[in-house]
Amino acid sequence: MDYENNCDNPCPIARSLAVAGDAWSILILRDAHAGLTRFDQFRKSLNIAPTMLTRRLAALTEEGLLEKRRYSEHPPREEYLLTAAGRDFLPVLFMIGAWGRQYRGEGKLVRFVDAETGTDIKAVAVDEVTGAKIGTRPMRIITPDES
Amino acid sequence: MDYENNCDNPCPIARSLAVAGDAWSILILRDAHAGLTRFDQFRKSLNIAPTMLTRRLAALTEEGLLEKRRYSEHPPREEYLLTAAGRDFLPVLFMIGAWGRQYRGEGKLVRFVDAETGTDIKAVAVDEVTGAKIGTRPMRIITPDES
DNA sequence: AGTGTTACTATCAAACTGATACTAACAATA
DNA sequence: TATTGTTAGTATCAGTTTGATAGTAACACT
Repeated sequence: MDYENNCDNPCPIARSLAVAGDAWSILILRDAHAGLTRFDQFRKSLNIAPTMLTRRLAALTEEGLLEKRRYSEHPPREEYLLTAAGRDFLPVLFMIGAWGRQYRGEGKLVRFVDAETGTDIKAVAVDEVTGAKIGTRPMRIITPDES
Repeated sequence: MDYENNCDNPCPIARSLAVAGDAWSILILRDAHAGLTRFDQFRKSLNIAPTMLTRRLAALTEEGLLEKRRYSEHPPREEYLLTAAGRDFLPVLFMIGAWGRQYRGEGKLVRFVDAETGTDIKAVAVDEVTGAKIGTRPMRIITPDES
């Protein structure tokens, strides 16, 4: 898709997609949030070819969403941990999941519950300023001027 | 990626990705939310090859996020409009954008402002039940049992 | 008749994906 | 000591997808 030029694309959505705009990357981040850290855990969970997994983990590491940490010297072994940027991807995952639950929710689904209250987490996006749900108020897009 | 089997994947995130898990689809939805409806508008905005655009628009239409409407009989011409499912994808777009603004926000960026208050929209994901921001409280993942 | 517009389709090389087999560096067991 | 197992990959390569370019269909306009 030619992601190189997206680093100076003025759209923040396009910039994010340049970093994690493919399904495997998003599923890896999902699994990382679920607690997986190791190559083989991801491979088995995702049923992904090892070549693909290597490439995606390397890309996410390079982009700063994961970091590689050696957890054993003998034999040398690495694991992948979420960075702050990776952890802050969680709201994206939740909104993607909320859409899927609403529009592709037939049959059995994984649920996410609040550990304390035990209630299902119902993720909604709101504007922190007005408090209104995203999409319920008219908005305007402001494009930065050239140069 | 073998999306066929994702329709019965119990993870709502995986199900969404089966529908719109690639960068082009997400950018098309972004542009549709910005008001674009026609083939050539998308093509010019995205700088996408017409073959790709045809395929993506057909897929999004088939999945029910866009609908094709004839806007001229002579000559026969179609446009693509967001459905309710497509409109409800907006929170996903905003959270993706919020991440990009936070972690890839150098230089000039497009801004989204509330049309009435004129303030920048700052999208955050919260749990509608507890009101807490997603990621600030411990959660538990509940996998449905087999069979 | 010639030019322009819109929404595509046809073709095909290049890039990417993914299945499979294999390797490195050990630990554990027989 | 030899064999088997574990973890984290790499090597290879066929098959699929992508994307650049050119062309088409159905008109309107001049």
